[in-house]
Amino acid sequence: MATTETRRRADAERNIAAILDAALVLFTEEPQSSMVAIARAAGVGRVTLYSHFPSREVLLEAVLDRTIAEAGEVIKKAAPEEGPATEALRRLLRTSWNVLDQHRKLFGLAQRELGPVRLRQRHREVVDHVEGLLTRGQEEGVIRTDLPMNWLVTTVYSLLHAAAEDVNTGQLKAEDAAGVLEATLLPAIRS
Amino acid sequence: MATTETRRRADAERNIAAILDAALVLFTEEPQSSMVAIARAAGVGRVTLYSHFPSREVLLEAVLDRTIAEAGEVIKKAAPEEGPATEALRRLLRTSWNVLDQHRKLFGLAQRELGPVRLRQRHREVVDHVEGLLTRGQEEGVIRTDLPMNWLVTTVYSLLHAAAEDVNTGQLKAEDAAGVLEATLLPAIRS
DNA sequence: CTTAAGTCGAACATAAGTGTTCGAGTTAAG
DNA sequence: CTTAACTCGAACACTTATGTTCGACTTAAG
Repeated sequence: MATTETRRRADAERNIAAILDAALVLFTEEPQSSMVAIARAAGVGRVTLYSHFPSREVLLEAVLDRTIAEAGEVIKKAAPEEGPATEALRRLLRTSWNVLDQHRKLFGLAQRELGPVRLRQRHREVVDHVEGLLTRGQEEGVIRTDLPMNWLVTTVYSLLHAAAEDVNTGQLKAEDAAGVLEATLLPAIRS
Repeated sequence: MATTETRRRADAERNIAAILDAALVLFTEEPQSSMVAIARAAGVGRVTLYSHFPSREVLLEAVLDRTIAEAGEVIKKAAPEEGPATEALRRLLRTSWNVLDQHRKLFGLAQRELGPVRLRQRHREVVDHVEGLLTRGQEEGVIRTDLPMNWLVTTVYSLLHAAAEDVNTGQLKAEDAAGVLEATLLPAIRS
């Protein structure tokens, strides 16, 4: 999976990783970050940045791709298909609130900057896990059915985001986030 | 209150209103809207726009000021200090989710564009109403006390925002918003 | 009807971002 | 050690946004 095309030199590989890391941070905490800022944060020259990612669009897509993949991994590890739905949701929240929030922010940015559609397919793969879990919960009778499924998913993401936001403004300790989130979200969506 | 300084001509007054209206819409639905776009949307020349609001900053502050004032009015009308806290919160949600969301978006924008502090004072006036209401609810024993007050306020705003967002992407009908919001929020924050 | 207030397009200056090219210098890999 | 891959600063072209100035035109107010 790593060596697809022409083999890259090790330092190039390293720089690409550094760029993606920096871009993820900057894009999520300051969406309008410039290419200059990203290059600087990655400890890399502007030209180098452009040589790997010929445009801001491409870079954003790459970051998004990577985050979606990562989110996929993390979600898979939480095994949302196993055990009682409520338990599975708890596991998911506990391990994934961070990644899911990054995913959400990047997707918002991409939608604004790259136009509406584009990566909806990839995005779906992530959201569907949450939606699938909630649907399963409904079938088990533990998740409420009096509201649109759509809204339930929104509620999950929304509170997820709120918790993540409170964490990085220092209003909430990171280790408390999952607990607080759980305590608020579960009563909101269970039947 | 209207005739404070030198008296303005009627057409000027009209244009100022049109500009503020347009700016509110554009700022909330596309934060990075340019002055050109705002002028065009207000049906006004660029020069006229600048003659009333010498800079983007000033315009943003004016819009924010106006929205805060408006939010204040709407909140006051919902009489959050009267009756049982739960009832008062219901009234508040029903009449104010719209304005409160505008307020939230604008404040976020202002914080990003005008630096961190600035209008925190004015902002407080609005948030305090919600916080006061929740505190009263806690005293009455109907609002949970096991989570930070800070977080409860965040939860209210967060779901408010989610509902407003779903409304203007067409995923939720405006007339259903208050009901859905209520049905989700109340279980999340009551004891 | 007179006039002061207001409008507006055109043109300008400035700044910041994007993306490209060039050429010289480094560095990994065989 | 040789070479191809890679890095990087400097300079350039281009675009978009912000504000300003000028002068002619329009309109509300007395």
